[in-house]
Amino acid sequence: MENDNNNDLDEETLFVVSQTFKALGDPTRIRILHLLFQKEYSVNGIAEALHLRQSTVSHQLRFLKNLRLVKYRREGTTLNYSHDDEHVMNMLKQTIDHACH
Amino acid sequence: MENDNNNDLDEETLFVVSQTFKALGDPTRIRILHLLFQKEYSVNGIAEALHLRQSTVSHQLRFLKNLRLVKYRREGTTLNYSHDDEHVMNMLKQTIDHACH
DNA sequence: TTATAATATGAACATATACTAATATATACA
DNA sequence: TGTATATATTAGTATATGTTCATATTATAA
Repeated sequence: MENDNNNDLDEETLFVVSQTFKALGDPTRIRILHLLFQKEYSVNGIAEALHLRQSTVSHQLRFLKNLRLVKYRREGTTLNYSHDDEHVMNMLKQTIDHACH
Repeated sequence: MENDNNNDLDEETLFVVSQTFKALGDPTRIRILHLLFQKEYSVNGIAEALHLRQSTVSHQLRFLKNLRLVKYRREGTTLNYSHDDEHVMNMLKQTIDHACH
């Protein structure tokens, strides 16, 4: 990739960056990631904690998983999700603090 | 507002945070903000530099202006836009660097 | 005032997005 | 094997979003 001091953003960088921010641009995904600040949660655990449908949570987790913002650990039939990108989680934390200061 | 150590995000914080990230979740707006890293630009200046329609730029600038991510300085009939949120610009810069490491 | 340049706005359109219900898949265990 | 539990997937729908064209607005200068 390399962007160096080139003033133009290449297509790939533009895509990755916009996708990353898009992931944080939805209230449901923010709530999920915010929950994962503390500890890992199962899919149903997230659904119950946030009053969301299992299907909704699963869809959003797939989205976040594709961007490698979350990972999971299997325990029987249960999948325990946790965050997997410190940079993004820090940005989220900062922005939340910034918003409710 | 205040979010303190309450584990739940209140509606308003959730809205502000998601709107902020949503602003950075579109390639066109990223390109515009990236251009404004360097110096102020007129609406037509942005349109020419990025090969976008004047109308498109104006719409996106209104979006960014509503979130106070940009401001403008009038010079005759020309409006010179510049960035207006250090926190957001730093996040963008970091994420771009992060993406094209 | 009229003409010109720069920007903003409104409506229409196509696409993207998020949620839901229903169903499929996968794992564990009797 | 069959059953129960947890999660994933598919298809449908409603809404949100981004771009464009055409037009309106605003400020300047003649």
